[in-house]
Amino acid sequence: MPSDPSPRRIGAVDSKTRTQLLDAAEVLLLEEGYAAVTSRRVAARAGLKPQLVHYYFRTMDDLFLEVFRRRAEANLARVERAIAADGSLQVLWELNDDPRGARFNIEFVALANHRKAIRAEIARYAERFRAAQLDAVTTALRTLGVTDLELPPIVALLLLTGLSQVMALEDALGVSSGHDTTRAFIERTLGRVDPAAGS
Amino acid sequence: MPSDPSPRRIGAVDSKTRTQLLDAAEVLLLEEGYAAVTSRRVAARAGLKPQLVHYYFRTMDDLFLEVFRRRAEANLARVERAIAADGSLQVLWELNDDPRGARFNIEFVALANHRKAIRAEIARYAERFRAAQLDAVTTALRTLGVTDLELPPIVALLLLTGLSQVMALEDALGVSSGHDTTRAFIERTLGRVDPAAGS
DNA sequence: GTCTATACTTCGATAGAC
DNA sequence: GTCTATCGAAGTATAGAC
Repeated sequence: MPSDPSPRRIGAVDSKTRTQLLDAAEVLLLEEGYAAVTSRRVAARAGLKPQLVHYYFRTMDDLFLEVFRRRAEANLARVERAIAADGSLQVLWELNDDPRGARFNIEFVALANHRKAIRAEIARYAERFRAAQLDAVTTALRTLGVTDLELPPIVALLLLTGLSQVMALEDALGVSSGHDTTRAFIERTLGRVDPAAGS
Repeated sequence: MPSDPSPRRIGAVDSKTRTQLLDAAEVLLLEEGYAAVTSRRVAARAGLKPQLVHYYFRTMDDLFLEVFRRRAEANLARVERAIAADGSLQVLWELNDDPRGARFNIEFVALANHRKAIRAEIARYAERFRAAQLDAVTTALRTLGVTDLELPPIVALLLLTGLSQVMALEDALGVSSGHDTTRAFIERTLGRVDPAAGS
């Protein structure tokens, strides 16, 4: 008894048009920020009529949610796969130091500030990401003989995440002095500390 | 010979109305994100007519720029004053670990993604903040006998900045597990490493 | 199942009255 | 120097034609 609060019809999820709209929205989001993702501009980018956006997605929030889920799910799978293959700190660093992913995060966090429906969904994924990575960090540190007192895994993970985020954020602004030095230092340090590192 | 490309008249900078509009815009920005900062909503919040926004600020970009400059200038002064009084790592950490400042940053970085005029201004201030803090970190580390090879100042600063940013960002999402542990660890570590720390 | 015609709201911005 | 009347463009969303 779904009591039908909205009798509106909606397009099929496997529609080609729908995918084109999602792709266009994602490109727009990354290139110009979430404020550029309007029904008219998304449609224009996909070479379609604006009304189609509302045929395939009831509201703009639904569209954002779908764009987010699609990419978040893919990223999560990528992270879990990479960790399963090699859960070293280097791999974690490389996974986080991805400018595209960081840009994506920034847009959605900003978006979450004034779209409650979206905030909840992002928080859910954030927890899943955190859990997957925390396991890996915990294991990696334990293997290296680093105790919780010396460096708690959560602290290591937040340092790692924060560092890559802040650099991606600054890159977007055109401020990148010291980034090379920092990346070199991190890679050097992880290489020294982690026996799994190559020469 | 200013050749007058825009003959439009503009309100006095010391007008009380203008300040009210700036205040309203800042509150709105912090509470609901930059997308909520429209001429109509800013005016409503200030209890004024929407057209006044365009009387005191030629474009919405001009308004954003003024909101940003006002706060950035104040923050910069605050940071410089604090550092001059006590340039310890603890003080730097406390300055950065300010949720309000972090929220402000996030909004403006997101805004900068699709407003070029704003991006340049933010980049300028980012550099000034960085320079002021880097000096302090450099001195602090040198005093502690930490060499550049062990931990380059820029790396220490980016770690510090990144960590506080990422926690503020997560707080905004409602994700804060591990934050207490992390803050405690940082404060403990800085306290141990820095002779200026109290008991 | 797919798309279009159209309604209604809010936006930034200007011209001109006081 | 201050504020208001008003415009045209762009926004989301729905009802209904194919």
